[in-house]
Amino acid sequence: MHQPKDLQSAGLKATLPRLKVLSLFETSKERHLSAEDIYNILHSSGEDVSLATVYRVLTQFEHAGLLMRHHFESGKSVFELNHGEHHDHIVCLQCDHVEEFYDAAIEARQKKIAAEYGFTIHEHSLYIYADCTKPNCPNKR
Amino acid sequence: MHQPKDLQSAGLKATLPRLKVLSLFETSKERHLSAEDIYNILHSSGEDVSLATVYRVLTQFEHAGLLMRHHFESGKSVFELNHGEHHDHIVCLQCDHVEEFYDAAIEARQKKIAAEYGFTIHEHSLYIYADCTKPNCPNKR
DNA sequence: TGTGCAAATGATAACCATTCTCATTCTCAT
DNA sequence: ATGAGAATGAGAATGGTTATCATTTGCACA
Ligand SMILES: [Mn+2]
Ligand SMILES: [Mn+2]
Ligand SMILES: [Zn+2]
Ligand SMILES: [Zn+2]
Repeated sequence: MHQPKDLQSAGLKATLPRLKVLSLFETSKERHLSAEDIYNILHSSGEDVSLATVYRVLTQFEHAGLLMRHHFESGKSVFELNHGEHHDHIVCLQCDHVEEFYDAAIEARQKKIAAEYGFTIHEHSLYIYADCTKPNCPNKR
Repeated sequence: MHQPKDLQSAGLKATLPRLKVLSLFETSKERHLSAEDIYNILHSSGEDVSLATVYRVLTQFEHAGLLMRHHFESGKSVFELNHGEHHDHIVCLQCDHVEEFYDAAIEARQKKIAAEYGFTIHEHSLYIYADCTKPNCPNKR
């Protein structure tokens, strides 16, 4: 699964909880996970990690650049592996299905707008909230 | 200041707390206010409204279409008068200064992207987090 | 390969924004 | 003016997250 190297090169000791959380992100079919998601998934497979540690590890991984944090409207932070390429999200309001996209035109316009207003961009968040068309989505129609 | 008509046409009784909150939005120089902001401003001018009522009224105004709610990274909801025209925001990470913008190209791209992925857009949120160049901003340079 | 100590963890209390509860007060149609 | 129902205030409760601190663990070094 993991090389302790992954963590040590990030300046983090290779502890069991950290290995488990990182492994979960690498094997889960859902890219975007909340602290509670992770806590529940680990516990349901007998891998007990305290909720406090899950929160701590997520924040550490975020600072180390291993994970990215997102603030969807759900109110809870959602994390995903940082693969180094920025992207934005379309979130289904009915089933929480998330699609990722990158649009060079939107990125360029943002840079231009910030410059016009005299701002230096740190980051941005663009979330499109919508209804998806997945067959199993509760958008009953 | 206000006509009770404003509220009644929105299906809301013209109560004192509601009149005060609406008046505050119309007279404040800062368009974007949190529940705590409103609570503090009202109290510092001797207009006591309970915090629970501030929260209730803000949510009612949002549902009535009088206010719009935003989720900045601060973690707390921020509200502004709904003037009917959608816009997005640039938020200074140092001084919380907010600029509003509307970009037709960005809006058009979002519609197109959502359609490509088979989503029907409900709404979207675009926040650019940046450093501003206000003279009083703690961007010491 | 064992030891020591700093760092990490677990359990739980605390925190903060927000919502709920319910007894009291207010609004407004009559 | 009155009364029924809606709104308010005070504070308890909630949900997500962080802080505290005693105990356990990783790992550099002997
Ligand atoms: Mn993503
Ligand atoms: Mn605005
Ligand atoms: Zn869906
Ligand atoms: Zn600033």
